[in-house]
Parts: sequence; structure tokens; C-alpha cells
Amino acid sequence: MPTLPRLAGDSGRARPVNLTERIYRQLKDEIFNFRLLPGERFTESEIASRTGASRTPVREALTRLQREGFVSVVFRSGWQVSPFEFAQFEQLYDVRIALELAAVAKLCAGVPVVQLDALAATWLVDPSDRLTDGPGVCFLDEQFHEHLVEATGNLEMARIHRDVSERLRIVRRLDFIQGFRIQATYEEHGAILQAIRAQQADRAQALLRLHIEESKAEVRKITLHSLHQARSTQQG
Amino acid sequence: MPTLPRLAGDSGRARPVNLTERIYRQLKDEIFNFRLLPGERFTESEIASRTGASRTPVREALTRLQREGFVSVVFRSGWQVSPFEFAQFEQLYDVRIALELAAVAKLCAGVPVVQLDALAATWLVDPSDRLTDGPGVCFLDEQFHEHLVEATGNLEMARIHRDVSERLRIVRRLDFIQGFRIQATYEEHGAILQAIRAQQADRAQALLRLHIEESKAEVRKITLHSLHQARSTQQG
DNA sequence: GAATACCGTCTTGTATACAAGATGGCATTC
DNA sequence: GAATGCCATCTTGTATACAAGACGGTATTC
Repeated sequence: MPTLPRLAGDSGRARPVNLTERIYRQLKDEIFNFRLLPGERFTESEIASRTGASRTPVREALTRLQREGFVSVVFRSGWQVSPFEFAQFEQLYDVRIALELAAVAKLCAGVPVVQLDALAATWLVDPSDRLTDGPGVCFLDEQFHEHLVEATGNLEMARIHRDVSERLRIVRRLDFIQGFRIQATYEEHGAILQAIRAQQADRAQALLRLHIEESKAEVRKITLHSLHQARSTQQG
Repeated sequence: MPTLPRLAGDSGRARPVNLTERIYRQLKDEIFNFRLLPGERFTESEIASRTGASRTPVREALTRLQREGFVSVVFRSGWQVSPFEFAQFEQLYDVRIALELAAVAKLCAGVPVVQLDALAATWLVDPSDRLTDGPGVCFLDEQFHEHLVEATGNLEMARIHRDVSERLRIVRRLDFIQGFRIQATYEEHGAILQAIRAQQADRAQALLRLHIEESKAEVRKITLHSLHQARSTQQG
């Protein structure tokens, strides 16, 4: 069992009763932890024997991962982990911006502020109480943005936003492993929360947009070298 | 080219080579045409014998429809077409608003206007040249909004927007069958296009938001009575 | 007559068998 | 030696078989 149990996995509250679900999560974990590398090829039988299941639930799990963009299949020629498409990542960042700006606008329009107390307790803390490990802050950062959307009460938007964020997680982890963005993340999240609490919609939106654009710009700098570096870190 | 080629089906450029895809489309068609009613229950074997296939591709098609929200499964107790959830529809409308407002902002920021010529040719026409049949205008309306997002070049946003629109299609058809919104749709689409061409971002966004909110308000009025009415229309 | 326990049927979840064809290595030929 | 054609192997797509349990009807009991 790794030290960071569900950093890469799903939120994991539902019991993984059926094989399809279990295999789905395992494969996604392996992709996020770079045990399956982007571009790597594999077959259904291979996964089946590795997970101890038959091809049927493996296929169902792979089909789902395919719909979500993590893997792709070549007709009668095997599967592969989707290679990095940085243009795609940037487009997904823009989707996040659109959704989160709408969420913040709604929050500033007068949602009970108590919804945001949990976020404030995490991000509006004394600098000495801040987390310092990259993966940990990366996880909290993703939760911050997810909660912003959830707090609006629009569960459909939250679901879509979560899928998009999950798709971006693999590169954002590379970002945070560097550690440069940790302090800035605390500052920016705090400022955003304060603007929302003050119902300053324009300011909150501007801050949020800048914050996400920063992250988007970081991803642009990522090279495949950092990917291999991260892989050796994960497996060490 | 038929006048209303694929109103209910998928965009349908890929050949339906495999059974899973064919069954997927057939089931979605049946749901959109109210041959499978919301809340109706059915089994995998039933679909299998009806489509002449085995349970395997049927299951794959159903799993996909489930992920997209059209059907749901009860453990060892069969499947059912997702019942209407009007709260969910309203949330999906808000997602559309968020995405399309972002798209329009980008379009006004200086995308080559030629991208929008096809839309203008459809919507900026003399009133005597306008279509008058509800389903036809409903189809064109969906395409209008889809093209707005596609024109930005953000294919990920376009994909998400298309999924959302498809989820809303079943109620929007009920809306347009009434016929009340046809003339207004032409007026509003025309005004939006002209605002975009004039790069009046604020005006274009305001018009678009109003336009979608109108549609959203119409859906709120829909009753299950109109559903049965529509069903008899489709099957007559 | 009403309630309950039992049992057969039917359901999905999973494993396995079969089919069609893509792929790569190897032998053959020029 | 290089190119080409053939064949065994391996791949996914599909069909079928099997397993565990949910559900409803029926018989039994009070």
C-alpha cells in the first residue's frame, strides 16, 4: 500500500464490488502513477491475466477508460495508453475556466457562505500550517476547484468538471512535483475565497482565471523528461 | 441530401461496422423517438433478441448509454430508461450557458469570421425562406449552438457541449413540437450572429444567455402529457 | 382468510469459446 | 542481398455457458 492512498485513485467511497469497477480503478491508478506510460501498448489478455479476471470485465473497464480519453484501441491490434496531447490539455483547461467562472459568478450571487467554510479552513491558514509536499497540495488543489463547482449545487456541472479535472490530473501532478507552485497556490486560493466571501464577482473571476491560466502555462513547460523523472519518483 | 437527415441519430459519419455501435445508435434512436419511454424497463436478453445480436454487444451499448445518462441498471433486476429529471435538465442548460458564453467571448475576440458564414446562411435569411416545421428547426437550432462552440477550435469543449446538448435533445424536441419558439429562434439566432460579427462581446453574450434561458423556461413547462402526445405523433 | 416460507424463474455479472482479420517473421525468389 | 509472398500467431469482436442472487408466485400454516 502506497503512502498516499487515494491521491491518484477515485474518491473511493463506493465499494468496489464488481470486477469491472475494480479493474477500472486499478488501470487508472497505473496510468496516473506512470506504471503504464503514455503511448504504451498492451492487450486485453495481458490485463486479464495480470488482474486475475477474464477478458469480459477487462473490456468493460477499458471501454470506459476509452470513453474518458485515457486509452484507445486499434482494431484487432491492441490497446494503448493515450499519448500526451498538450493541445488537448490546454483546451481542457479552457473548459475548466468556463465552468469555474460560471460557478464563481453563481456563488457570488448569494449562496450561503457556510458552503465555503471547509475550503477556508484548508486554504486560509497561517503560512506555518501549510502543507509542503507537492502531491498533497496537488490533491488539495484539485479538491478546491471541485468544491467550488459543487458548492453551486449544479451536480451535472460538477460531474463534468470532475471528469475534466481528472483528465488533467496526470499533467498537473508533474507540475506540482516541481514544487514551485505550492506557495503561490495557497496565496491565490486564499485571495479567491476572500473575494467570493465579499461577493466581488468580477474580482473573484479575474483571480480565478489568472490562477488557472498560471497552471495552464506551467503545463506548457512540461517535457517528457519530467515525465520519466516523475515515474522513477513514483516507483522508488 | 434529405431535408431532415439525422434528426435523432448521431452525427453519423463513421460507418456502423460493429454491432455495439449499431445497437447503441438504435437504442438511442428509440429513446429519442419515445419508442422506449422514460421509466420503461427492459432486459439485456430482450434487446439482444430484438436486435438479433448476443448479449455482449448489447451490454456494451447499454453501458455506454448508462455512462451518458440515458439508461440505468438495477443489480440483477434489469434496466430502465432514465426517467425525466427536470432539475437535471435545468442544470445541463446552465452548463450549456457557461460553455457557450465562453465560446462567444472567444469568437468576439477575433476569430476569422468566415467560420460563421455557414451559420449566417441558415439563420440570416428572409422570413419567407425560413423553415416552419418544429423538428427541423429543432435540429438546426442544436446545430447552431454546436457550431458556435466548434468555431472556437476547442474540440474538447465542443465534445462536452455536444454530449450535453444530446442529453437535452429529448426535451427540446417536445419544446419545438409545439411550434411556438420557431420564429423567435430565427430572430434570436440572427441577432446573436450579428453581434458576434460586430465583435460586441457583451451584447452577444447577453443575447445568447437570454436565448438559452428562454429555452430552459420552455422546458420547465413541459408536462408528461406532451410526452405522450409527442409519442403518438412520432409513431403515427 | 391472511401471513409466511419456499422454490422456480429470471436477471445481471463473469468466464470461456469461436470467428475474422491484422501483423510480423520466415522462407523463397530474383 | 533485397524484396515479396505466405503462414502461424495474436488481436479484438461476438456468441455462448455458467454463477449468484433478486423476485414473484404458490403452497402451507396459523
